[in-house]
Amino acid sequence: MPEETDVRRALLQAAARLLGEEGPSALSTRRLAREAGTSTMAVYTHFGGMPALVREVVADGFARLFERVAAVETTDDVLDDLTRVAGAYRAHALENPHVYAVMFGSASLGGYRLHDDELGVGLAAFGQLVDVTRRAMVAGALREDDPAAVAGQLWSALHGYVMLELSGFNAVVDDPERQLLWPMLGHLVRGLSVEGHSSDR
Amino acid sequence: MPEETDVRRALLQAAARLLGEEGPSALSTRRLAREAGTSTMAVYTHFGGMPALVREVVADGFARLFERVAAVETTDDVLDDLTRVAGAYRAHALENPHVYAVMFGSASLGGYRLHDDELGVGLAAFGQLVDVTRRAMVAGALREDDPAAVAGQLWSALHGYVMLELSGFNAVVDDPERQLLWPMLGHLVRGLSVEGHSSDR
DNA sequence: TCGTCGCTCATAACACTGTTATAGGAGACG
DNA sequence: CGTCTCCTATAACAGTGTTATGAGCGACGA
Repeated sequence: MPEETDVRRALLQAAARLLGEEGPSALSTRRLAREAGTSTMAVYTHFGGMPALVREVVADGFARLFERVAAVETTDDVLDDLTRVAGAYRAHALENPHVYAVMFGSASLGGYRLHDDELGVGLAAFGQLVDVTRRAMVAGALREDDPAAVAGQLWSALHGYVMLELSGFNAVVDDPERQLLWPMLGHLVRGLSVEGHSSDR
Repeated sequence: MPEETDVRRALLQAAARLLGEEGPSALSTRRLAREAGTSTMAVYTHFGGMPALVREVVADGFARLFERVAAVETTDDVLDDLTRVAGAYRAHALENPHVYAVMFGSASLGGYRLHDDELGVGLAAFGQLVDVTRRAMVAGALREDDPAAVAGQLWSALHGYVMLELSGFNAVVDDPERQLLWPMLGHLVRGLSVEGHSSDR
């Protein structure tokens, strides 16, 4: 855990702001140093290089997504909880499209690669979805099954829709949210509900 | 439609090879010119710049994905056709991870943005999935509904799983293919099948 | 109090990137 | 043969990440 100096925070804050406002191409050492009121060397003394700084921004992005989803209040209607969790997840991704894109593999373009640290933070955020899924199972809204597997299926579908929406491919229908996102999750939940009985394939 | 000179093809071929073997960071004008046996100017006379060249590579990536999926032979078991289509789609993505990543928004990192051309090619590939979906509906395997919407739901889920697999996040379970991909598609198909009767939400 | 050590930052340089201007060469056509 | 056009090689410019070098400055002990 790195200590929190002023320059460190200024750099991270500037990086997050630039990435959010102007996209990844605006993330350069000179630009970052200028915005933070220092020189390019600060990036190397505090982070060791540009990739490490981006990794911290990515980790922070996961943490923010974590908080955003955790802020969703839970009720006794677990299925409604699940849709509101999905809504919060999608809203956060659409509000921070560049950060979200960098989180999931896009960063591998700049030569950066997803490290174990961010993978861990991402898995922590995933744990929330596992909890919601498990609660839905004990409440009887979803069939008993491996909560991690079921949560992973929901996550895959949600993440896929969000990625297509960010790429502009949701234009395949007129009203993507009403024709793609919610029906997809609804059908998936129905397939995962107690009405069926077979688990595999 | 640009004419096909030798240098053009050599550049495109080198670009596709470098992107596939060493990733996007290997795509530079000097490197490209050296591999194609010419100078950097060829990139500008034939394409107008690096982004336009990448756009053509992306369009070619969609075309290859199109062919790969189109090569799946159709039987009278439409649901089995659908799983084989999904398998071919996933296999192609895993065999060309960098190209696939650049196709869907990752290219926005380098400053490139998805153009209408590639969006069109991508939508053409999507049309195949719409056809399979429509056939499944007339065969009675899927409930009658808007084929584009249903295909979009299947595509979202499949694309999301593939993206998570490429990012390494499928490690949330032990056997992702057997615990995530196929159960997810199976549950989604079940939710889309005739057994249910409500269409919205 | 004086040195010295360690950490941080500014400057400059190196090799690299995309891009552009310029000049040279090869082929087509009158 | 002249000219015109298209393509390309060279060189330059501004930008990138990174590294080496020194200068400053606070903390520590003699």
